Amino acid sequence: MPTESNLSESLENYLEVILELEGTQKVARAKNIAERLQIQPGSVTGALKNLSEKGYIHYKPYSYITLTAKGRGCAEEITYRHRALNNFFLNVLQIDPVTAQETACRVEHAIDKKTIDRLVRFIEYIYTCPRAGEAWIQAFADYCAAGRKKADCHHCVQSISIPAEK
Amino acid sequence: MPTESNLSESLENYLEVILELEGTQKVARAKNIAERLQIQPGSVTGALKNLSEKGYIHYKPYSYITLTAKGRGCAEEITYRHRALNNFFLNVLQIDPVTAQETACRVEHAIDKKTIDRLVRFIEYIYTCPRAGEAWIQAFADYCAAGRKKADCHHCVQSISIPAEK
DNA sequence: TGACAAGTTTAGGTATGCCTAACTTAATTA
DNA sequence: TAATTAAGTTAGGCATACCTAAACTTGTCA
Repeated sequence: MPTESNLSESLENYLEVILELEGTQKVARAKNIAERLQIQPGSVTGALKNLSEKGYIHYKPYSYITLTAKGRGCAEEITYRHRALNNFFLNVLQIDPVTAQETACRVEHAIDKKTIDRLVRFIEYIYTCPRAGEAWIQAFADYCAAGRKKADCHHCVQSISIPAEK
Repeated sequence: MPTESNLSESLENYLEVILELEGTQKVARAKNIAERLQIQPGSVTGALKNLSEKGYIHYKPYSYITLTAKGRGCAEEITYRHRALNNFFLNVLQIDPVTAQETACRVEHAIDKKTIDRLVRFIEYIYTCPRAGEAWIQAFADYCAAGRKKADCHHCVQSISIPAEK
């Protein structure tokens, strides 16, 4: 319902964690999934059966878990959304790392690919456009910190440098 | 669990709709709430009892529904989040109006006040800073539209005008 | 090889949040 | 005022998603 995968927020989280575990531990095990999601091991089995029936994972009782091609694609999609959001919260809005992560984790299930792609483009644009860039983001931080202190806009605009064409 | 209200996403939506109905129809009625949330009238009663027990609404069976002070505050908070997100999706990212609304409606339950306030500040900053502004947002649209056509950055930077001090 | 420990599954329970269908209340109209 | 009708409630059901506790596999080590 929320986005393009037909998966619930909960099942999307399982896929995301399984992909991560495949990366860090070689294989995903129920115990690790439970730890990562902060739920009890007994709750994992049902979800795994569900994901298996839907064709997202290879699942055999008492064995380790791996993603199918379909599951991998979906998990990468979710991870992509997560990273884009985290990047935006952390580096553009300059939210603290913990909140940025937690918020990305919740929002990633509520936002479709089209919108995420636009957000990615927007971040890219900020870092590419001479009128914006890191200095401009830093100025945003100052703007947030300073209550109403007026900025020296003339000087700021003068300082813009345009990179040579490549 | 998701944000500062202790309400589920579902209950937050009820409050938001009740506030809206109080504005447009003077009072909120179960039927209108059901229509607005696209659920069956029978599903509404339980939620209203729940909100009433938690002190968010005044509720008497077979009568209209009004927000308590607490409920109103909470509903306004949610509406504020919704509007900020819609504004960002629509006017900054330039997502189509329908998607912008729908996405705001889902994301509003997943994002805390601190982060929303930062987003509001950011939008404000974009419209205030001479280096950004509407022209800059328009240039973002062009950047998205044009695959890789290179922009005339020199001309663009030259065109920045700094409003007179007030 | 057999027993143990760790990990996994099963079974039964809770809470949320929706559904439908039958029933009750309130308001309107004849 | 009685009958009709619209609105609202109740009751029972279903799906998701978590919990706990008990039972079951599996691999390892004495």
